Amino acid sequence: MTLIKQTKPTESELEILHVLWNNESATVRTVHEELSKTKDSGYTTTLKLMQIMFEKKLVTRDDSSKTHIYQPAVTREKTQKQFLNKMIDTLFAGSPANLVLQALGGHAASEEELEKIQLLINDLKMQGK
Amino acid sequence: MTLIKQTKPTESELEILHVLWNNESATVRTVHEELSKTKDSGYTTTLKLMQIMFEKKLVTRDDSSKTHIYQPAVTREKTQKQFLNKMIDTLFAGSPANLVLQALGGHAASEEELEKIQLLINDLKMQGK
DNA sequence: TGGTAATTACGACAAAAATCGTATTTTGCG
DNA sequence: CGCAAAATACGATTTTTGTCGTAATTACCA
Repeated sequence: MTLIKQTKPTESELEILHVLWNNESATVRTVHEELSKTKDSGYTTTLKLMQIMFEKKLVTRDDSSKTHIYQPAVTREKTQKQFLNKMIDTLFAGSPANLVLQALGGHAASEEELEKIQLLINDLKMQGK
Repeated sequence: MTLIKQTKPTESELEILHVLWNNESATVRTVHEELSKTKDSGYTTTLKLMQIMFEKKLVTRDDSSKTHIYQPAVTREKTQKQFLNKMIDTLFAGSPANLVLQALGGHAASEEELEKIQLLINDLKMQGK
């Protein structure tokens, strides 16, 4: 089995992936429109970035018609893991629980979400026995 | 009240801060020795990075003697928040609980740590009432 | 005191990431 | 068909980050 190390997306690439994940798939125009809400760079910049991402295999695209349609080629989950790992290493002294505490402490979470977490923790404690 | 936007440390800067946080303070030599365990770049590279970090006010230093002694100028907690916020935004669809679930799911946590989290969650649920 | 080992200062360069201008292509429609 | 609008392709440039060589400085001690 040969596994290919997934290249870590850059900051901007992450923003683009974010849009793609939320929409399943999208055109450059759609992505750019979305990004424009929070940053101001030109259309061709977004285009170029997405082309580079295609070369890096971070996205796939359907170019059968003039307007290409892009899809994420990496899952949100895989990417999340990738970044969490790095963060836990260099920022949370290797302790995932530290990260969790900080995340819960600093941000509001709904009742339901808290319950979900509790359930997971119970599961984990069971396994540990 | 004028607050100055703290610049976000780069990857390499984070590694250096990591060492400083773990040691309270450290010389360039110490930091470099530590980094050498996992990467191989020259001594002057580490030096230069730390000098730049000084200009950016990410670290302070005592240069009263020949060998400068560096200290972190940003706290681990602030920096953690900074990165968590960005991650939650672009990677976890705005849901901190998502991040928590992913973090707990993917990584082992000790029994005690799990309990700490449970306690925190109970607190949070209380506050929500 | 003078030499040397360790350190900092500084500038230049390389690599990676982001930005954009312009040319080319495609497609639909009058 | 032929033109205009919208999209892609592509190259060049800028900015940011990381790297290092070399010169200048400092402090110690033989």
